[in-house]
Amino acid sequence: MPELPEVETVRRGLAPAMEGAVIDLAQVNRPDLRWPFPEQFADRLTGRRVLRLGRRSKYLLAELDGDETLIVHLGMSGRMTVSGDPLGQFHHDHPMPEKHDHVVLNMGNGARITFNDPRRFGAMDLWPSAEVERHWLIRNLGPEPLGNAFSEGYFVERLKTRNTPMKAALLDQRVVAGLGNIYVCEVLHRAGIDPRRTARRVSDRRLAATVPIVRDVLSEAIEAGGSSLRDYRRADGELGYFQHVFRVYDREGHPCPREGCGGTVTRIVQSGRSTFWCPACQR
DNA sequence: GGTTGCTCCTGAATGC
DNA sequence: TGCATTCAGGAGCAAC
Repeated sequence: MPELPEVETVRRGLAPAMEGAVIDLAQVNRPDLRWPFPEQFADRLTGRRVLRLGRRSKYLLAELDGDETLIVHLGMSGRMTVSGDPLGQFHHDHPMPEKHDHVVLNMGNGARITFNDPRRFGAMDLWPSAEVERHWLIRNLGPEPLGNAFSEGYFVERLKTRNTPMKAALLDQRVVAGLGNIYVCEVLHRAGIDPRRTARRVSDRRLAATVPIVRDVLSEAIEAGGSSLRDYRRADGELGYFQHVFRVYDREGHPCPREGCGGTVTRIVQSGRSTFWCPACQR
């Protein structure tokens, strides 16, 4: 699942092929993803130059000339890959559209950017660049977890009265923007917090201690993505998700990785989603 | 207003 | 073997 580290990894992979390049031809192969594409979508993309490829939470933001920004969300199964030969580093070309290739951007530098999303939970929109922070998908997002606004003081104040399980609180994009199911499980394990515990029943001290853990988990995952990106040239043109080694996620029945714990990773379901955690060391 | 559950979708995994 | 059912999950939204 693309969470913040995966989106950042994709951004770093796409940036060299997109920034400064012109979209010679945009191919839009269906009317919608999760929501309809904007009016005249292909026409409004074609001919635009990508000034900068940024990111807000799990959203990619391709700032175009003409004062519009392409907003992209990968949803659950969305991928954005580079093919073609923009910088002389890719060995294979993939000229034929494959199943679920919904949007293809043919760049003037020879790169082809393909958005493929089997489940179509992804989204794209075009929005005035100066107004992106007010876009309906962006405006309610909480602070960036790797930014200064996500402070210990902010987090404690935000959660100390909330009567919701810690799992749900960390998944709430209004609290902190970018965590998904996988990294919430990893954060709570590292923090030693029972995912079922109500936020307001977690001490201020433990809430505060969670903030640097969020930063660490995400930073390490981005770092791991970067290392897998370096292998990309040998990896047959696939620019997608790195394989991160998770300590608890999807490891039901394995021994708890915490040194000396001796517990067993357990799966429960919270608000319809799997939570992996260790009942022995998460309290 | 806070919280919970429903919903979109397809492919992989499971069940009979 | 093959068909039908279940499940996974991001996040907006309706319904308590």
